[in-house]
Amino acid sequence: MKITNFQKRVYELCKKVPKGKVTTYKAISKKMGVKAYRAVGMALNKNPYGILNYRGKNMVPCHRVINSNGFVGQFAHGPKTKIKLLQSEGIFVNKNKMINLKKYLFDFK
DNA sequence: GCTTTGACTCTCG
DNA sequence: TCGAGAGCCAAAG
Repeated sequence: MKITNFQKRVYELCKKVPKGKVTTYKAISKKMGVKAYRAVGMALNKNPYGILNYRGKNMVPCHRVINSNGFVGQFAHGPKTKIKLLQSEGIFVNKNKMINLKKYLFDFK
């Protein structure tokens, strides 16, 4: 599996997000110095460390990346799966697929 | 190599 | 406050 530089950067940033916290596509792209919000999502969609490898050691916690408005957004294995994972880490997701960004957002620094 | 697509975000009415 | 439209950039076709 070939991984582009762009994807690699996205993955590295994702891995910095601690358990119980989330980040946004916006934050990631901003940190990378571009505005390719959508490209970031794409990179994660094709992510080689997908949900099936989540129990593994070196996975990218892609479920911790959500929309900037607090909505959970999409997920390769369906939003349900994403929500489930988030909740399993102690993040409350209401039925509108929204979370408390203020409380859970992890800010890269 | 040009066109389309997408796990998004911003702006405007 | 809310919906529609435009803009963004990398990957895939």
